Amino acid sequence: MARTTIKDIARECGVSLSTVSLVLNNNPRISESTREKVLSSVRKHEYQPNTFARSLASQSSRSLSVIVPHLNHVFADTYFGEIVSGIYEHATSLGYKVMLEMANRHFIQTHEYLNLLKTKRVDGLLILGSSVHDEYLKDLAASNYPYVLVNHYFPGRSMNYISADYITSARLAANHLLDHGHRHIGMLSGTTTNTALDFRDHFTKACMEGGVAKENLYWSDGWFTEQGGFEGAQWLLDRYPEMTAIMAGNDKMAIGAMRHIARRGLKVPHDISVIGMDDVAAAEFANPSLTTIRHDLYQIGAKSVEALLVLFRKEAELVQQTLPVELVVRESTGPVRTAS
Amino acid sequence: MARTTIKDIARECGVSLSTVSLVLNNNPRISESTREKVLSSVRKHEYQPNTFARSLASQSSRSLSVIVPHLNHVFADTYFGEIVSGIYEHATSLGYKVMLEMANRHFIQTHEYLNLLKTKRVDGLLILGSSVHDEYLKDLAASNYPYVLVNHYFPGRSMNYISADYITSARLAANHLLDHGHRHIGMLSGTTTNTALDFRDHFTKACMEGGVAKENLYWSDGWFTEQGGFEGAQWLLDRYPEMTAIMAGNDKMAIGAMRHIARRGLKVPHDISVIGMDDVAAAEFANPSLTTIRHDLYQIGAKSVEALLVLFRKEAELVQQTLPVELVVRESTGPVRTAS
DNA sequence: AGCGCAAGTTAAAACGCTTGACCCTCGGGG
DNA sequence: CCCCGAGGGTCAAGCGTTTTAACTTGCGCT
Repeated sequence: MARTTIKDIARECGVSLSTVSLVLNNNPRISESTREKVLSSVRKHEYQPNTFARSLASQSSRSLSVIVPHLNHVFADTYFGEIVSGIYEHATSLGYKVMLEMANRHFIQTHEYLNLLKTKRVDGLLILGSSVHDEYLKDLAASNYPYVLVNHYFPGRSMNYISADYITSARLAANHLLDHGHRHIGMLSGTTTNTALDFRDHFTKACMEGGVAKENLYWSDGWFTEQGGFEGAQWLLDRYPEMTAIMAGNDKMAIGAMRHIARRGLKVPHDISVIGMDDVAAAEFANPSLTTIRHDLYQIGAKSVEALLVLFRKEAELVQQTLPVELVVRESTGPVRTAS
Repeated sequence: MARTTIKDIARECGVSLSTVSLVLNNNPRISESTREKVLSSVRKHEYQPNTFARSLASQSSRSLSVIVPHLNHVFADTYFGEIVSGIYEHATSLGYKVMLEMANRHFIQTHEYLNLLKTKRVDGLLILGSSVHDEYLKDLAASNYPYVLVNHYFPGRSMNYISADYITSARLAANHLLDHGHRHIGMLSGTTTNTALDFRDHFTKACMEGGVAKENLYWSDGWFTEQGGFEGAQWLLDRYPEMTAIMAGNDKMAIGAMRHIARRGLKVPHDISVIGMDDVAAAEFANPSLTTIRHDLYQIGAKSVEALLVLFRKEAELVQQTLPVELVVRESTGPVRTAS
């Protein structure tokens, strides 16, 4: 039952503890012959160093924390799921462990996010789904510990981030709808993230440049969920029957909106065009399949890990990167309906 | 920069290290006055014990590992996501940390799953998405370490598990379709899990008891994904045009199947009824909304944590539990089409 | 006065590893 | 022939806790 420790290996090989440890850490001071002897004994016993002892002694854990927002069933959200997948797969391939944390009140009030770093329990933080109200992020920015905001940012503050290009997204979406002749457009989104706010501003701007009157742009605030999209679409359609297109802040909202439109007995895209954002797997299999702006969330996750490594290695003080996006045209958008 | 340790607290309070440690672990041997003194100092310094040191010394980590299968983008799968959410939220509310592991080749070949337990890096394992081919599970069953199979089982082997009731699910689904007059039914599922196999057997049995000829039951094997459902539906419809209903092994397959049916120019449920399983959020927002067998995945996750605790406390040798299911009727199923 | 005992506290040995300082041995240069 | 330095190893002091056995008191008995 007693686990084999570094001591057992040392005894078997007739060397000291230190030697074994040095071999395990690829220290070049050990001769090739000793190294081989130790390694073969390690293999023979399937020896695995004790992580706790290692971390305690070395004051570093070779692991990182993913901070997800405090939402119910948050791991069931494909948006976060895609990003976490990208993070997890990339980080583990680089030998980093991934820990999960949820940014609930306790986590924030006890400064757990700083404690994780101070106690060296993790080497860095990857923060998902932060909102404009997350004041605690200021402490992080000031702290000099490695962290990256994932698919979010704060204009004007110098914080590390990796994000999709929401500004180009806005232009692509707007132009696509304009090209189809839409001049009465609803927007369905939240106001809790800077990305959504940036998106709205640039979408509005692009629409107006394309000849849409400001009063023909309709806005509905809501949760980034199917339910939020459903209710938002209802609200907009009740008020603005002249509306011919809906731009949703993400694919889930778009799918919720389409559901409501179907319920109402209207057809997408014949009566109303719908465009989403992200291009999660569900977009392709929606009925009708969803036109959307593709954000490579998996890639965003992977790049965030990369950014963290840059910070670990002190190759940069600040990492800010915007990733390209792409319009994916499917069935849910089409020419504006003939005036009825 | 130097973190405050137990030593600092001890010095400040004029007591020994042991006393502080005992206070922190709620040992009743310490007097109320000393306890208060220590605790107030702890609060003052926002002292947090070092997890590594604690785990190393106590040989227990108050944490558990979730093992997910080695699939691409696995965290973006709402099936796993729901379960992980249930696990995470329940475990953290009980003071347990949750670690993520992926059952890839390295993980299995190096016996990492056993090492995690041997080195006490985690106290128990929660295994998701295991398949009939996962031979390594035998080692676990033999090992006497705490683990629970989540929503899977091996008939005949005495392994711990928590699972939805796939047998009742099968009867509910079959009877629902039979009630609507369906007598030519396709099944879309995988063959890699015992739950799916059990489901198939009992679905078949129920259908035959309901008067469906065996040769009018069609089977298509495939991945548990939208794409798998899409292709499976195509395969079935190409071969069996007389088919009027499709039972899918999960909601994602059902949604993929509906997508294919729409592509083919057919209507759900007018031409083909479709029923899914799980009742993930997407089921309600599909077009048409999906009739399905509800498995409370979140609850399954939470119960699995509960089961692990029972094993920790040695209150039972073996934990096997089957959770109730429910038919949720929505729009995707209806009476059989009139013969054409 | 002496004893036993309970309650409260502490000393010290782990836990398994890392790491900087130190030590030995040899070969070569002065 | 001695000294020096490089290469290869080892020593031992941590890292920050837990935990067991042992040590004080003070008190009530006899």
